[in-house]
Amino acid sequence: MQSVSGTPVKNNNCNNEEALLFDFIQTLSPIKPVKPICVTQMVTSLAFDSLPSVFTSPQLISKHRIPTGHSVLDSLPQQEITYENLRTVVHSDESMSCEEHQFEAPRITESEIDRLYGQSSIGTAAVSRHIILPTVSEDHEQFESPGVKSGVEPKKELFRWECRNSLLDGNDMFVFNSPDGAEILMSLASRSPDWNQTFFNSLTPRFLQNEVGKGRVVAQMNPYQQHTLLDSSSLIECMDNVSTAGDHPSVRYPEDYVAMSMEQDFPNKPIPGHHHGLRRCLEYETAERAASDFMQLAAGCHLRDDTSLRGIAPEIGFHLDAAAMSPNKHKCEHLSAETRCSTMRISPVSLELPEYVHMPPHAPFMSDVSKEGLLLVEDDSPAYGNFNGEELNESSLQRKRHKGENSGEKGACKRCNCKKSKCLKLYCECFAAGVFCTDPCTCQQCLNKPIHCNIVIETRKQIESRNPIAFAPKVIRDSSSQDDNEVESSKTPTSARHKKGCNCKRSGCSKKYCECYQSGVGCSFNCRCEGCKNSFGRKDGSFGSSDTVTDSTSQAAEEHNKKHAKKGVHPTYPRTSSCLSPFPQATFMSISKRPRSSSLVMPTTLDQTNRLLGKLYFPGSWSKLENHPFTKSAEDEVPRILRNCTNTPNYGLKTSSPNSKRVSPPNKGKDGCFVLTAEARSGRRMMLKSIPSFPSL
DNA sequence: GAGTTTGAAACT
DNA sequence: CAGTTTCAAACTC
Repeated sequence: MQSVSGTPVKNNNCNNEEALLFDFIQTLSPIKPVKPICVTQMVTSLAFDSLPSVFTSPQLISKHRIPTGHSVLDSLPQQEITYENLRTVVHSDESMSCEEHQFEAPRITESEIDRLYGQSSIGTAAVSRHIILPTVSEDHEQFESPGVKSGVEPKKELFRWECRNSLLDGNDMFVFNSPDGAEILMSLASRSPDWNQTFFNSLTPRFLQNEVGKGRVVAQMNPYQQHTLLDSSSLIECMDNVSTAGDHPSVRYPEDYVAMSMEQDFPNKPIPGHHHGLRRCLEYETAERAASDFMQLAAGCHLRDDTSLRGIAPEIGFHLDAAAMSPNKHKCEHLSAETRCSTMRISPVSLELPEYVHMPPHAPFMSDVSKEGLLLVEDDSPAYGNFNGEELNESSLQRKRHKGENSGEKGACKRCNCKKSKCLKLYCECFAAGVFCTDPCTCQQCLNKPIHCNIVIETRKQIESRNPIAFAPKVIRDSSSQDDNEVESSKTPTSARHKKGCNCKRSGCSKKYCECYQSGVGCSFNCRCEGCKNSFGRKDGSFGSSDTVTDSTSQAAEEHNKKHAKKGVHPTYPRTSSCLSPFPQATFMSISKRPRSSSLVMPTTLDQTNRLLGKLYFPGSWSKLENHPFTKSAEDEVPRILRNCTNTPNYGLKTSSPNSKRVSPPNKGKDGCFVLTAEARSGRRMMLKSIPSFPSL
């Protein structure tokens, strides 16, 4: 086995490592172990990637380069962590022995940690890092690290190693394999007041109060997916639901780490429909979608020091590579065999990005990316004139012409065209939908990008302070119109209506000026429209409510689809006449101060959501919608961030009301209402209101 | 593609 | 909370 530099790596310092690691733990954790604890790859698991390269990837430090006892800070800056280095290691034989992954576990002193924090740039914007902390086991006397006789399969260890080296995925995620990991991080946090307050203000209380001791903590945060904490049982359950939901290709990157975590912690727990360790994030519906994610991830990378890029770039590259190479973009299972060993592999040649995907040549991180052969950079690319504020050009205009082709896709960029709002107002469709603007957008002076995520966060907070439901789905389903039996029989379509109602004066609610019509729902008593002629249902009930079947609405839907078909827009409304209501809208809506939660276990279709919710939160009701002919459309109407919100099983769903008064426990009430909750960053409960029957908003 | 219309969002 | 302004999408030509 060769080390990164080709020098043989030996494993002969386990005891020393153990002592060092234990010392390290003692310096960090305020909780002293009752008995000496064994730490699984303690130091090597600390992947504080955004910190100076000291923490970037200690695994890459081979012993011959870092003499025992040598300062990490002194050594790592000279240790260039490049893609090639990573690949050298990762592309070793999959069946390599544990010893082959034995690396130096340099001692990290407390002063060095403090120094690191002092140097850290994470005080700006949102925290963006991915840390996997190790298991701290009191049950074993030996490390479970590679090279130690622990009975752990090499493959598993390799996977662990890979996980730790997948430093960033652009979602700010912390994965702790044990409560001790959370404790460690908390200890670190307590020692570093400079640590990003945005992050710890939200996570710290949860770590301390709710999650530590449960066994597993997963946290994630970014402007739109702020954080999620799940315990292991929830992870398993969610994964089961998601994985068995059928052929849903667009499992996105956040789930990747769920899958990895599953692999790590529950090696005997099969993930239905997937190979062990399959990185489900590799599955994208389209290259465009993957590219969109890539853009966001890459932009997020800009927040970090360029050290982190070395971790993220290969990861992203692999994602895109996978998407591009897959003969069947809906199924990338053929990748699974390689995945465990090839996380870092990229293939620039096969990288097939949509034409509009060009990285901004001025982006600081691009130089690194290009050095790694990851991305295709065109310095004079006219297609990226919009990245930094920027002017419309022919390319953007071309994109504008294609606006709508995928804008209706769930979670997809809406391809806005904002000129003055900086995409930080609800005028902006992207912002309102809870997605970052990406290259297809033709907006100007856009700030709705990951690189401005701190601004995005603050703006969203401001808007939500004015209107707690500002980012809630515009269309809500009338859950009161059905009970479990009705849903079960699927004979009664779900009714839906606009949450606020329209205020149309001239359009007669028959054009897309009308939000009700645009959403494919009839006007309701909430509407203040004049001369309503909404073909999906008039305010006066001419067509009845949208929970009755009429030919008129079906016809309207057909007409609507025809219109959009001409524009290359995916049909939004149902073609079937079996149901009048186009959208079985989400039964839930967010009124939380912080409604965004993670998509760690993100069902990307309503089908998945239904299964998940039906099982976890809405027993007997939601899941029965999964076969609804309009579920896909409905799903599209649910903002991504709110769909994500449905993925926070253990804590994310609580009873709330718009006026922030707790109204009921997190379950289904007698009136059939479901209530969701979110928790404020400050820890106080924020209210989410169930939707009993078109509540007055 | 430019200009107009429209109504939501934002502002006062 | 009502009136006004701003804004961007939808629409028309």
